[in-house]
Amino acid sequence: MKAISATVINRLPRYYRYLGELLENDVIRISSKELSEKMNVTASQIRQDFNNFGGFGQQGYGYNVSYLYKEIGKILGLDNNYNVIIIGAGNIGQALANYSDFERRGFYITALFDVNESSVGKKIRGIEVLHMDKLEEYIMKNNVQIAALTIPKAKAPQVAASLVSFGIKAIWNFAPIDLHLPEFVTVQNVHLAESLMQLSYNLKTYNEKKEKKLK
Amino acid sequence: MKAISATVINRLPRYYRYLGELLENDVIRISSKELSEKMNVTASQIRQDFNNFGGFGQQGYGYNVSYLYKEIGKILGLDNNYNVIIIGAGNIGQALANYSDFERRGFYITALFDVNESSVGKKIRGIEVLHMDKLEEYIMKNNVQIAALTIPKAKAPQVAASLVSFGIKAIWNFAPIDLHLPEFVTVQNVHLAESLMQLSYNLKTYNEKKEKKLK
DNA sequence: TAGATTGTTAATCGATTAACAATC
DNA sequence: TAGATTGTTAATCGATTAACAATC
Repeated sequence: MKAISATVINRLPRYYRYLGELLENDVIRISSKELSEKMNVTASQIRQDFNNFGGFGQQGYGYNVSYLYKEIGKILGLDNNYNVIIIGAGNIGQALANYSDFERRGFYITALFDVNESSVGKKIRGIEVLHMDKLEEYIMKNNVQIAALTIPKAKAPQVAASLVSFGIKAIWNFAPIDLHLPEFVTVQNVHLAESLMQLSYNLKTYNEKKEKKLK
Repeated sequence: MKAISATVINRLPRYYRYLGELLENDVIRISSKELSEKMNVTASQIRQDFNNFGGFGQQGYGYNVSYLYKEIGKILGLDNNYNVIIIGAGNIGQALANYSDFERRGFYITALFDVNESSVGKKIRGIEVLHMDKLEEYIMKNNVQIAALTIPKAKAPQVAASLVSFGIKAIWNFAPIDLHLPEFVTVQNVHLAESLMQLSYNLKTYNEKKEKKLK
């Protein structure tokens, strides 16, 4: 099986979200055309995307919403449960810990870690903040594969390397830096400042367009 | 001037970040080749990207780091200051309010809004939480163009529509839903759950590859 | 069977990379 | 001037869209 391109993968969670909503509204079946109108993409793209993984539909009928939803869930690995730890019990770390919705998708946040003595021992939504000293032992004992990294960028490379050496396989990186890790480690970046800059560009570009028209 | 493609814009903040780091390290000039090695992209792409906005370099010399940094900043609109409000003083809203780094880029968070009486009146890093009743008046009086939306998805569409009617031009949307707003409104989504699913896919795909090898 | 809609091939479009003339 | 490196054109690659035969 040849690798699926990242552009396709990036679209899957959005399909999953729309299908979940259809399911909540008791929609049984949907055609690529109907879905394309809801999602504002082409029907052709939808069919191409799904056919990367084999056909999920039926000619003349369309797609069974419940079946398609589950299949995409499987592709994304949402039929598994994962233990997730959060490195850095600062604002973002705590916000993530408080967000209980991830559990619905199989991501269980089981602990936070921090070097700051004053936050160690605290509990966030029942999840304990442990000292970084305990990191290695905890990862080993609890079969943790995923770590969210919410620490300042200066410390991120070194801590990321430690995580990998302790057995972490995927890092959800919130630090504004590119991590250089072995190729078998998955890194998913969330760069909020960069997202805000993109917003800024679009805002500025629209404002300029408007000014031109006024002249 | 023809519109610049979104793929190019999405790369600009990353260039900006690398150039900022070079600047901190007192690097005066850099060639597309050197930068390409640092950033792990092709030199050709770097030159193509920059030339969308006119030439910033000089044959035989390369690019002046400080000049290029400032120019990209201008393109991204970082030479302006913006007032930003946060709608929803929950975990993510508070985390954003606490993140003082946005100010360095010209984004000043000046207020949070919430319907929850118990959080109204609180201060986060000195920034007051106001009641949603005050929203319209506040936006009008304080020339607010950008709002971060950190409320549950059920309320997001209606609140977003209000924001636009009060004069907001750009929404930084953290709610897991697609907002349907007039085309002159910029929407920048941060869908954390979808980011985590992409991570999950990559983790799963690597694990499967490994299993195959073992057999 | 007739109608609908997929799965899939072919055509188009856009983005990336390569190549090199221009020029500092 | 010689060497370096950009700016830019041309070639390639990949992603999207269109079209339609297969089939439920």
